Amino acid sequence: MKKCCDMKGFLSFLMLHLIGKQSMSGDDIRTELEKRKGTKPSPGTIYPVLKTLCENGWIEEVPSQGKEKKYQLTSSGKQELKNANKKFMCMFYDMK
Amino acid sequence: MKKCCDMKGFLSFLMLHLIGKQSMSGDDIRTELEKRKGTKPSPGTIYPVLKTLCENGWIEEVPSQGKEKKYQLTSSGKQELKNANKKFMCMFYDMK
DNA sequence: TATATGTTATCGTATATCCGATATTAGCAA
DNA sequence: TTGCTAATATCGGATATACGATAACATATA
Repeated sequence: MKKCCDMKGFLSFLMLHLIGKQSMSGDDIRTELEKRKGTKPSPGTIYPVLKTLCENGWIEEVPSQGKEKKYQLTSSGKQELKNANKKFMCMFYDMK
Repeated sequence: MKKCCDMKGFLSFLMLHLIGKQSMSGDDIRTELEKRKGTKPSPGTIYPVLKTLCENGWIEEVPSQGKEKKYQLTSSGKQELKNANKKFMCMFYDMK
């Protein structure tokens, strides 16, 4: 049976939100999402989204060493997240 | 540019939520969603979802007169909404 | 240097969402 | 009954999501 509220469509929003709280790598994000969703998203899910967020200019690499690439929000990304939060709230303000 | 947080994927969840608050017709739902999203979903968006929710046994027609069909949650639908709310909260608890 | 390990990246595909356009139906009025 | 209106229903198609599988890459260790 088709599921209800299966979180489809909010991945980029969530990822923007997570990166906004703290700079994160793709793997950090997978781990954090596992905590929230119960299932760990596959690499093929996360990395293309990271790429898109970069291309949109919403996140950028944190200059660093190590094999992990950490990302942080750009100022444009902060603005986008702000807008997205607003839309989210309008939509779901009475959810409990 | 691809949008972030465009509400895709949460339509059935939202519709279940709205019908849970008050019995509603397809058109009522379109009007309410317009308030929340800013844009009014097309009939081709709403009615197939209503049909699916019926087929899942989550909503049922309210016996009534008039050309509008009002729907209400079934007990199974109430349970499903409860589960969905729980998942929603796990996912978005720290959203602001 | 060579190997192992873990992170990142890409590709093709299946699925679901949602829309616009169009048809159908039900009730109302003349 | 006939026409009008509004709600409902259906269809095809465009788009996006997310996955599994696989490859590439960088770092650390032997």
